[in-house]
Amino acid sequence: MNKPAPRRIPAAERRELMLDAASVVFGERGYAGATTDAIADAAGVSQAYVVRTFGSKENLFAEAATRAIDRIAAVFREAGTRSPAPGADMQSVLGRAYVDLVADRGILLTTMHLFTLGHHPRFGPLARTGMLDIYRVLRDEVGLTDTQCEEFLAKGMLINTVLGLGLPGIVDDEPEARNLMTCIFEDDTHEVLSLTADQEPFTAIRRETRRGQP
Amino acid sequence: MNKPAPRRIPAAERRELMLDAASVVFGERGYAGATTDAIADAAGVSQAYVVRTFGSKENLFAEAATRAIDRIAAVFREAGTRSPAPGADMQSVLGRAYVDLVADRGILLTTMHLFTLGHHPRFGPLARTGMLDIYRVLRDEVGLTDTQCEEFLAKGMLINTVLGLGLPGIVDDEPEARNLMTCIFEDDTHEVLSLTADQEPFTAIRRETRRGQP
DNA sequence: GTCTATATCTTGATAGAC
DNA sequence: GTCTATCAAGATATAGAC
Repeated sequence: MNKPAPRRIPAAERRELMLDAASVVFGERGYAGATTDAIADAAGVSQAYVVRTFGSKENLFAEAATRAIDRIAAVFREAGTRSPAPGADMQSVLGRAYVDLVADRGILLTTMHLFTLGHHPRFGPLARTGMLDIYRVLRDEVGLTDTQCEEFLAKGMLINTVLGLGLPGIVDDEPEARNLMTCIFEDDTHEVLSLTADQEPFTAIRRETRRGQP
Repeated sequence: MNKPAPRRIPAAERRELMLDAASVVFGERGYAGATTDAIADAAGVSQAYVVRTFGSKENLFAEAATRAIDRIAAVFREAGTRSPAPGADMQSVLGRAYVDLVADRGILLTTMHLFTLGHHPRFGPLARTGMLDIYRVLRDEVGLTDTQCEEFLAKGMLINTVLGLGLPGIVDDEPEARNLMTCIFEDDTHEVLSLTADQEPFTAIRRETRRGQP
């Protein structure tokens, strides 16, 4: 009935927990919309401890966003080396990789939010180099042509967008939504829908005075 | 040195001015990141008057976002009817239309921010129906195939993203950025770059006590 | 290491003057 | 119609106990 099992967790691991929570919450609400309180809640620690650990909300977002970009770049890089045949059906190999990324929605959505922050003095540069990093991985390491890069990036942005929209959540009510999803994901539609099945229509906005049950 | 010319403007027109300002500011900072104060500043009115006019920041965003979606749908619809030959090069006709939309960046960026609000109780539904509306216009009124819709929407999301990133602002410093821009906009690159030339690296975050010069 | 206060600042919204 | 002044709530960050 009290603290839900205060088991001893090494600080490093708890730090990771907080980063994971940050990824989810920032992915849902964006940088400005997210609160350190909601992140703390999701990580099961106090709000003060989140801030204390990362120094500031700004630092926390920078770290979460950097991690997200790095993760995406790594997944593409690895997918690129996995298939021996360069060119040919490389697009679909990368497509698979992208679908896998959907499993951790936070990564994709945090990145998309980062990409909307071009105006920000600190995150703007981070966002631009992040996009260019991914572009370079696709072109120089995976070996896509410029046109292929553009098409792949475009599709990626559309996927991020429909995830942010929560389109998977309404396929049962809106036939058009299912239609569009199918058109985007084709054979992977079913898998993507099950990967995002946990997505509630929207996470209820918390309104407790602060911390825990009222 | 005082009020910068308090010329008499009809309230209806001033309301439009506020909506335009809202489009720009929401486009730059998103719903949560924008303040009614910044919008008021951009419109040249008092913060209280903005809230008074629209009832709440939430209402203001709903109206600005709805306007943006309607505008985009209208532009596509009109572009679709302009060219007599259906199919064929319809894609490039729409491409032109999209480039024209870039001229009013606020429309595109506010829409993109709307699309990140899937979790929001009020804006989530608005965002989803907005996307589906545009999809239906492309498919049912313009006559694109499902595949063409998907490609066009994807490219649109990529364009929105690079605009939000502020990629046009760094083409002179980062060759890769110019490369990517060229790859996306091809023949229209030059035009797009001049349309976005006014885009400062980022709008300085205002830090006055409140209102006007300190 | 991690939590419980709490100081401080930002910001949306309201009241009331002009 | 539009502004000035102000309130109340929310949120980040800090201090200090345990």
